[in-house]
Amino acid sequence: MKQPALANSELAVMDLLWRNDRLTARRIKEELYPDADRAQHGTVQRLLQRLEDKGYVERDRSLPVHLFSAAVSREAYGGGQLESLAERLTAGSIAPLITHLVEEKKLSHDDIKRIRRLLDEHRTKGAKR
Amino acid sequence: MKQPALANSELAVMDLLWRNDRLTARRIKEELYPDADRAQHGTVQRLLQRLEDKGYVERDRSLPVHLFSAAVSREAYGGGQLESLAERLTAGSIAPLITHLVEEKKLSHDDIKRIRRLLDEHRTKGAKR
DNA sequence: GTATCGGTACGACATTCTGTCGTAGAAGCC
DNA sequence: GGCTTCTACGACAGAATGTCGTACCGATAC
Repeated sequence: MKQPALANSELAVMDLLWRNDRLTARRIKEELYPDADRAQHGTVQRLLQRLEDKGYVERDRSLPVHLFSAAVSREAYGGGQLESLAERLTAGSIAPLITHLVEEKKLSHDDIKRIRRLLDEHRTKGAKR
Repeated sequence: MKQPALANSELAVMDLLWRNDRLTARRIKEELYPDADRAQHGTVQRLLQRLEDKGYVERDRSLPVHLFSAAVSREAYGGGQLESLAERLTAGSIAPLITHLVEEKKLSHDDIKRIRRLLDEHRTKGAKR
């Protein structure tokens, strides 16, 4: 089950849905196109529909004005994309990708600390082989 | 300086160049389209040219038959993509992406070990804050 | 020198993906 | 009923991808 990558405006919509639990299409339009002298409502509607088709968005149809929410969390999407990147590039292992970032000092000290703590927690909880 | 993402066939070409130091277009064609009853040479030529335009491939023109090599390493490309993913998704930090993979047990034990060792080396070498 | 062969350069095109509207139709409110 | 606000969706332009075909170029063979 492949999760297709999100295009720019799709990502903008998802970002809104990740930061707000549930939104109407109108609210999304207002956030995305604050200076909307023209329609643009159809655009948002279209984006939402396509995101729903791809399984990224859920739609509550119980009211005439639908409520939209993210069906995939930001972390799940990001993790999936990272996984897919590693799969296509480094036989599924992400260590080589991180290696480069560490060597190039592209990782913040804070980020490194977080990852280390993460792995430590993982160890104490007893990972399976 | 943004590195655009590579499309499928572009990635296939790059993969060859990453695994072999320098190749002629012909060799690439043979690897990529072993059952080439038709032309396809133009296709490969086109791909190489576009990759060169994007800065991913270098071309040695000193001989009439050009030699192609990767201008960006697999790790650099992957790291850049990972960076760009984190930038668009999690304010530039990659810890949240990895978190999810760890929790979902999507990371192999081996991969985790490699990352841990990587971070340890980094620490002993004295990272900058 | 001309024909030929293997190569490069590049215009062209079909396909797909993105972002955008426009419009038709349903549902509610006055 | 008439207005307003939605949803549903066909359509379309622009860009990116993958693919050819053809023009041209340098070397080699005769």
